Amino acid sequence: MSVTIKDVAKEADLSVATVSRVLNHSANVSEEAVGKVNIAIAKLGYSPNFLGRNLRKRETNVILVIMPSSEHTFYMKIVAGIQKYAQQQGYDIICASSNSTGEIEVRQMNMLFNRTVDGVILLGTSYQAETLNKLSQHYDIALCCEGVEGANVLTVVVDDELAAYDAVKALIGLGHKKIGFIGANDTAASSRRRRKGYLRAIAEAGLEIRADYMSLGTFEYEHGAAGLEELMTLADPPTAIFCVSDLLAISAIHKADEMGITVGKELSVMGFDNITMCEMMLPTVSTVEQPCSVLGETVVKKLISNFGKPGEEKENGIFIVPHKIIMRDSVRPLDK
Amino acid sequence: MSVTIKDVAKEADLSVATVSRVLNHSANVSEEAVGKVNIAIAKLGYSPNFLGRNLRKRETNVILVIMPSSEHTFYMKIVAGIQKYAQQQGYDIICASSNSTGEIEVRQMNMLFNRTVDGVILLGTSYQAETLNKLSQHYDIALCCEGVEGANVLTVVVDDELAAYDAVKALIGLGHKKIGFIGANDTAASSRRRRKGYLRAIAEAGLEIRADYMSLGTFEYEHGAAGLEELMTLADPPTAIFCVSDLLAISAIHKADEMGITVGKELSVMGFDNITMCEMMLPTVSTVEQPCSVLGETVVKKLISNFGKPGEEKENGIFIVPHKIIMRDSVRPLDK
DNA sequence: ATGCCAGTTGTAAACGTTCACATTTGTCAA
DNA sequence: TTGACAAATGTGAACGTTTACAACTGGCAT
Repeated sequence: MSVTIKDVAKEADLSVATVSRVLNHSANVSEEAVGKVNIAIAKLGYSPNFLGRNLRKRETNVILVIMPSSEHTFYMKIVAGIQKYAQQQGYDIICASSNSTGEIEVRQMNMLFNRTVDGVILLGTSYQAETLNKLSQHYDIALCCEGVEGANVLTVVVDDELAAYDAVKALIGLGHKKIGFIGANDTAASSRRRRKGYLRAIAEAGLEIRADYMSLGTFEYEHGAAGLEELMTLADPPTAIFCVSDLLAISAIHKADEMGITVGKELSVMGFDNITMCEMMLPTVSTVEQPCSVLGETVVKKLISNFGKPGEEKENGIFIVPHKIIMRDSVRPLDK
Repeated sequence: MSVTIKDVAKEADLSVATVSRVLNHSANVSEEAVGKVNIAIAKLGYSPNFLGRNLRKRETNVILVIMPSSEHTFYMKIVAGIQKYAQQQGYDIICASSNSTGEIEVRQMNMLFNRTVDGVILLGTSYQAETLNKLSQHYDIALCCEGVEGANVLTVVVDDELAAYDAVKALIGLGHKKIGFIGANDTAASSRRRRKGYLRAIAEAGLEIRADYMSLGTFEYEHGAAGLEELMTLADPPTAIFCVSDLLAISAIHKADEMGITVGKELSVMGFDNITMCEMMLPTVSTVEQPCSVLGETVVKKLISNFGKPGEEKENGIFIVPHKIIMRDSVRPLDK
């Protein structure tokens, strides 16, 4: 059917070994042979079969990216960063979304065991630290965006605690004294750490820490609206709200509008991630930028450099990339 | 390193052929053998190597999806639909974004020639009909969302002309008589057909067709704002605008806000696609829904069923899936 | 002449599967 | 006892590569 290296060899009147050498740019092959092979390749329209090659080389040049289903637009930006660098290095990306229960995640991980892929990047995971540690002994694994406490696995993240601290401090700097928090519950490591940063900023400014100013739920869109309603129906509602994701912030802004509260005037709302939608919203939403491209590039770069190294030489640390506060229309100074 | 079928055979005290038979659930294998093999597999933690299997079977169970870079959130919904069905059938998806020039597209198509993937789904392409026809003789290719005129290739799309016609007719039904159009130029087949539908609805209602009410540019976000400004600074501006994509509509809504025009009151704006963002915007945006999930499922289903069939038996037609008009806050009846 | 080296090429064995075919075993009828 | 047949299993050749190793060339010093 398809034209193989054998056909090229026959056409060029050389052995398959020589053709292979030309293909792989190995040394010790004559100019003449290179010429003949290239002509034959062009004539036959040959393109090497990856299955044969990879089977022999015991590698596939494919990296699997698994993203949690919840919110695609943010993860896609990271995947884009991964892809850009990976492509350059001759790797391809398979991306899959797991559902929240983690069953699909398990199914996908089979590709690692299969050797269908050389490594995996998890943009959030339902695996425990212990499991990850075990896996990483035999396979190349990396976490991105969402670390797992106690996992000794290559991890690339922003400093969630510090980022949240900076964001809340910025709100305080604008005069806000009553600042609410909408986030997921503490089982999500990133949300927990962001809440920690929120608390530190509040405490440091000498403001009152109020349990009723914190709405802990999930990362789901709906929780943003629910949280906002909860906070804004208090007797003494906040004047600014920090949300652990842009999606929650947008949902909250919607609910506020519905309640007749104008965000960017009567109420300030801040998000986290800097998804594309932030600039498209009315009002545009203030947020903490995660440098998606950098996150993606960094994690894939380090993962690739781990390939083939014996376990003890692999880089397994946590790498922090810088965040950035971005102020837009959804946040305004408090006018007395 | 990894445990192979040979190890399992040794452990189970059987030949590799029998193990393979158990793995593939073939007939003519004793209960006893099945048991022994399963125990051995569990004990060794074996998982069959896909490279070996696929090399032998001359198939990979992987489908490549190529999407134009421009607008991810819409395409991701389609990919999700594809993935859902493909997964069920034991296929995996590789997704790649091409840039607008098409050079990456060419690079990615190599995976077809390589036999790295069994087939390709193009969510928009820069290939000419002729090229596609040639390719489809040797490989399994499908188009989704964006057809190519004259290409005799499996295509799954909504009826763009009719969908646009329906949308504009809905605006007319609400009393609008001055309706603008923001779209890409006619080289994009879908935009061209949508403009045709727009024109038909206008003509059929006996309204005036005005060249200055049509802003033809690109699918890029920026063109929405530019188009809106163009239309709304006319001496006699439209009261409603139909955009060929939600992104253009959102961009237009932004610009309107900036110009002090309230969309959903003074001006009605309608989009196309029904991306998630439509419901998140303020105002929520009216649109024509493309049934992403159905589009994805349909195209991958038909593609898979083409696999292995001789050329003349392959399904190569155009399949239309139904669209739906969704009215939200960005559109209001014209008050006299 | 002989040996040795470097440069180039070919041969054949892997890589981990599947599958056509051959072989073994057991059952039952003649 | 033999033969025929079915069921279960094994053997070995593919699939398309890469690569260790062997083999063949000249050229050049001995």
